[in-house]
Amino acid sequence: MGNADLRQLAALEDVPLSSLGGSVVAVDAHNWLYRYLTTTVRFTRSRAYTTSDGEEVANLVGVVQGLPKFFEHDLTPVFVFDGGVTDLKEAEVDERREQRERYEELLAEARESGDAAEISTLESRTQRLTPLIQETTRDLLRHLDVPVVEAPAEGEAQAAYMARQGAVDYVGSEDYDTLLLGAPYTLRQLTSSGDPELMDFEATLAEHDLTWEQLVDVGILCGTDFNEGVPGIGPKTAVKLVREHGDLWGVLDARDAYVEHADLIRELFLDPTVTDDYDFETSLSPDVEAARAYVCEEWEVPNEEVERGFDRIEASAAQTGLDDWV
DNA sequence: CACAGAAA
DNA sequence: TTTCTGTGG
Repeated sequence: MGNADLRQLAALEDVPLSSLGGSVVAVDAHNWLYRYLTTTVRFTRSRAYTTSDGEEVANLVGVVQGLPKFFEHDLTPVFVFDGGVTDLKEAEVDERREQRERYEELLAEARESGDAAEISTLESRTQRLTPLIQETTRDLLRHLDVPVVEAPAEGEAQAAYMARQGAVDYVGSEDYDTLLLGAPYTLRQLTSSGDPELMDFEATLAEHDLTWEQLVDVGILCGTDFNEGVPGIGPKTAVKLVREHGDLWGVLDARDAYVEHADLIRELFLDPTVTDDYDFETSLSPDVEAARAYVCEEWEVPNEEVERGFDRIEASAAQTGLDDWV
């Protein structure tokens, strides 16, 4: 069960970064940061990202390493941060917090017994976006003049909404949920090297002859962040069944199955809490010196960790100059 | 989440 | 051929 089941249904295509020049990408900040926090930190010494006060600010390194990719290809990122959580999500957050506490207990035990493998697995699972991480990320983005949007609820939903409104050209996220949220075009693998993968919403619907609602129903049958899938139903049979019975209810009746909160989950994807209260400029004037000072002096990150990234940002900023005709 | 191998 | 389960990143 899982969202990755949607991969089998999604209309995907590799696109060269060079073809994306001039476009605007709404990046799901949580998703993007999480990726850096679980890779950047793990393969290096976390000491390098810890201040003398013991605060972990690996996110700053992640931001500095991740942004050049956008700037060098004339892509404008808009970072969308999560707001409050939905009731349904809240239950999940609680569960995750409890689970995290269990992991942290295990982690403490592993450290005592010196089990290195166990320690690293558990560390990856206890990564989380602390308030400090969110705040310092916002501060750094402000120095670099990167637009930030505050979502009322889920950042992904807000990003997808802005894409549907035409305020941005793409949503940037690794998750397949954006498909269920109706994001017209999602760019995946913006964090890794190499060309991104483009996920096309309309093409996906057309390929399987489904409506948006039906695609959401397929997702629910396979399982989403909010529900376990129905046993025995994967992406293939879900599509077949939804087409056969029309919608989720038809399928559930026919299989005598039940999904908790199915109607609410549907709404979360089809009509999520979003806002029109966003506003951003797409021509950026980063203050790289201020950003360097913020990261290296204020947060004591060793210069060599971010020097290369800042140099790249500076170089691409100088090249593009100020596109004040936009 | 991706990928691989087992199970159905 | 599709779904499930485990593992590693």
